[in-house]
Amino acid sequence: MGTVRKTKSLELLLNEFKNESTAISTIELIRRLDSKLNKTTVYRVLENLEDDGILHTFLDGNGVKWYAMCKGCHHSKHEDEHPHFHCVDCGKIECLSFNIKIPNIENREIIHSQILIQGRCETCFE
Amino acid sequence: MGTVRKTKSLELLLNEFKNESTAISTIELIRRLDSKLNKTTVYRVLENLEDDGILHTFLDGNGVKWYAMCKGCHHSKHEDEHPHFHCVDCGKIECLSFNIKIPNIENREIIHSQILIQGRCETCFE
DNA sequence: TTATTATTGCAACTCAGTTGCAATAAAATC
DNA sequence: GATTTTATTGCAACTGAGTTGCAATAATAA
Repeated sequence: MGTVRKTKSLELLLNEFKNESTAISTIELIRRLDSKLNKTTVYRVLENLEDDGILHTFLDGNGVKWYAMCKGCHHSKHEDEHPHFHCVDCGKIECLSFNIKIPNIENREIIHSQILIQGRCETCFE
Repeated sequence: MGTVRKTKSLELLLNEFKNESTAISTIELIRRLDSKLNKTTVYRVLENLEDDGILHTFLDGNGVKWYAMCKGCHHSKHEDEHPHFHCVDCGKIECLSFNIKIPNIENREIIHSQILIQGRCETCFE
């Protein structure tokens, strides 16, 4: 369905992403906005923003859900199927700006793919 | 820690994988063995088998945990970092026997990567 | 300003997975 | 084979992310 009305909740959540270039986990967002928003609202607004193609979502290696600003995708068309990089030291997850090509596989139809890379980010790597 | 004693639980779980070439989800295993094993036991034995390098585990796109027989990996050394293929029609997950190379990224250390491909499997593809 | 209805907060729930502990059963020792 | 040791199991109660139904609230249309 997506976003219809401009509400305080919507603004609060969008602000979190405007101040942050990396992905943010759902639980982290709930924690940050705890005094201002009910967790149910957070879940619902995030869902709307995903439907609108403003945020995209993915799971990390522990099954924790993360959201990040979409760059190349609009509405339900998620064009940018990029890998995500999870830093084992600082815990942040970034969207990588390049694609890793999945080869065709005989007798199978590939619909889409998700790639999660774990390692040490630019800040934590020496 | 891994497996120390040969128990009925261990045998029951290993049997499930001997009769199946694809991955099996934890909840499915708990369901199958419901009359014979407590779910806590299922979780614990699966963890041991993973430590021993007999099974490997991964999450699907919904955060559901799956286990599959290891082929190229022993003990904590999981050598075979292969992609997993999740069929959107029949729901089964298979280990793909080839690797997809992750390119080096400047100023980052890559420790390991997980690739999940969603699509239609050999049986469901026409 | 009023009416409409999308959005929110709340409480109660679901469901996968975990924990502590007493009971049980492999396997080591006698 | 009998006894002791301790890994493994079952149970009940818990955790924590996410969901649901519903009444109250607040955007927006009329």
